[in-house]
Amino acid sequence: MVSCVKQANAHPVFRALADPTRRAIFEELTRQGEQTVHALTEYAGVSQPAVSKHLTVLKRAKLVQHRREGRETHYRAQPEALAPMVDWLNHYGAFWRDRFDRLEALLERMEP
Amino acid sequence: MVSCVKQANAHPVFRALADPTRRAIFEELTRQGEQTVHALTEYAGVSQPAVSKHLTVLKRAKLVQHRREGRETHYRAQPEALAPMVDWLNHYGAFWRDRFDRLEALLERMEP
DNA sequence: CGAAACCATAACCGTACAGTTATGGTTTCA
DNA sequence: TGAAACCATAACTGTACGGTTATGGTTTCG
Repeated sequence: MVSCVKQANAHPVFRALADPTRRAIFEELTRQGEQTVHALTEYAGVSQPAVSKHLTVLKRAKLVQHRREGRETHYRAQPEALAPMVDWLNHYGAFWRDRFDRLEALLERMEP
Repeated sequence: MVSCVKQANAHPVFRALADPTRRAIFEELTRQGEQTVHALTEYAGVSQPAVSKHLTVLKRAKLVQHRREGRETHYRAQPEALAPMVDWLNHYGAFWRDRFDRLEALLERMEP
C-alpha cells in the first residue's frame, strides 16, 4: 500500500543531509565502511570537534551508528535511516511515483 | 549504467528541501497543482514576502516554475528536479541500491 | 607512572537564514 | 483615473548553525 502519511521523523534526515560536509561524511562511510573519527577528520578537512558535532547530528537522524573500541570510536552508515526520505520522494515526487509503485509491485512478487 | 558521479546540482535541491515551510509549499503544489502566491501564503501561515523568498529558493533548485497571468503569479511544482536527490539515494543509499538497480533494469525492458 | 593518542563537550564567533515590516511596481476594475 | 489587489524586493532583526580553539576524560603504551 505504499508508504503512508505523517512522518515527522523525515525532518532530521532532510536537515542532516542538507550540509555538504555531513553528506560527504555519510558518503565516505557508505563507500569505505566503518571509520574512526580520526580517519573521518582527515577526510573531511575540518577540525575534529567539527566532525564530532556532524556525527552527532547524523546520529540523531539515525543515519550513523557508533561502536567504541578502546580509545577510538568507529562510525558506520545506517542507510536504512534514509527510508523516510525515500518515502517522501515516493509520496511527493509525482514524476517518480509511477516508477516507485511499479517497483513496489515488482518486489512483492520477487521476494514474498 | 546507473546515475554517475559528480552532481554539484544536487546541493540546491537538498538545501531547498531542508526547510519545513519550503517542503510544505512544494508538497502543496504537488497535491493541489498550480497555485498563486496569495493562495500559498494563506496555506503556509507566514507572511507573503516570506513565501516569495521561499519560492525563489525553490525556483533556483528548479523545483518550481512560475507563470505570470495579469497581476498574479502562478507557481507549479516541477518534480523532475528531484532527480539529483533520487540519483544520490541511488548512489549512496546502499540499502536501496539493489532495489533501484532492479528498477532501472525493469524499466528499460518496460519502456524501450 | 607519565606522556601521548583519541574523542567529546564547552565556550566562543561570524555568518547565513528565516522571519518580519516597509515600499514600490503592475494590473484590475469600479 | 484612482483605489485596491497582487507580488517582489529592500531593509532590518534574532537566532540557528558551522566553524574554530580550549579543555577534560579514557585508553594505550614506553
